[in-house]
Amino acid sequence: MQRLSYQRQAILNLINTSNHHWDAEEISRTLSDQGESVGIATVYRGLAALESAGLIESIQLDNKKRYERANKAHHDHLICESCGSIKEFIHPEIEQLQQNICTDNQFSMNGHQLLIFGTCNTCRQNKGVSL
Amino acid sequence: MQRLSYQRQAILNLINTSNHHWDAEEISRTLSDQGESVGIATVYRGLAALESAGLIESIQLDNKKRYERANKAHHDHLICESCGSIKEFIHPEIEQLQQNICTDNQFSMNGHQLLIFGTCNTCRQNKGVSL
DNA sequence: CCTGATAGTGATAATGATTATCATTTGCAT
DNA sequence: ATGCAAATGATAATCATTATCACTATCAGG
Ligand SMILES: [Mn+2]
Ligand SMILES: [Mn+2]
Ligand SMILES: [Zn+2]
Ligand SMILES: [Zn+2]
Repeated sequence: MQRLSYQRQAILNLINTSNHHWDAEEISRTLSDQGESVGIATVYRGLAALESAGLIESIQLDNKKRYERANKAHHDHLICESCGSIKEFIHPEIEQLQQNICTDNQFSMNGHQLLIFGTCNTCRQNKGVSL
Repeated sequence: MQRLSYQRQAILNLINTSNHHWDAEEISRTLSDQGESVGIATVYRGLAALESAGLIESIQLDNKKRYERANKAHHDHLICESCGSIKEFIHPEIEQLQQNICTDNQFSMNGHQLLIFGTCNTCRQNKGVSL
């Protein structure tokens, strides 16, 4: 990425001023609503460029990629299959155990992704189901 | 799934007699090579049916779903980004810590997926790079 | 200030994985 | 044998993403 164009700045601002995990289409639509419409192909290219520059991060969720701010500590995700909400958690012990697994398997880690699927507290209460 | 049709049986046999993580197209092509060709739509439907019956399991890898035998203990995956090989590991302590996270967050887990990306030993040696 | 060179844009076509449609076939139950 | 729902397979459609290509913006020299 040689230039942080107006469009890419808009994408970055949107992501950086939220705690949302955005997909490309959401970003396109939101920018459009804000009157600063950016072509969908430009959104995809911008997201890829911003990610490889380390300015944003992504998770692969189901069959679509979602982007979030990079300026927070590494974390993993709890995903509610009922409402789609995403909650973050940090667990240094698990991170360390993952390193151990890689050592044991002579595997050099580049990254990892831990997704926990289930039902969030709010959704469970709405259905009147106990833990 | 009311009937385990000839086609679904063929898919299930293929998966159950291997340790491979299959995608739909691989299954279609392999069955075709074995002379028991099954339509690609039927492969997709069969995989979904077999999975919801608990006879096979899947992981979402990048943008495609891969299926494997269900008759082995729960495990997670090390994925080599260089050669695409998938190695399995079992780590009860991590499993337990995940449960703890869910309890802490009042989240009821339905499942999880831990993918570790990196470079396997073979690929690293081929490049002459040390750990 | 011009002038290239080139990165970036946006409309749109193309791709790849998956799902939907629909006419036809299969497997049972009456 | 008849009826009927489930399953199949060819194919169209969908959805996310990438490729193409003509055009625009930016910037370094001259
Ligand atoms: Mn996050
Ligand atoms: Mn496996
Ligand atoms: Zn929820
Ligand atoms: Zn490898």
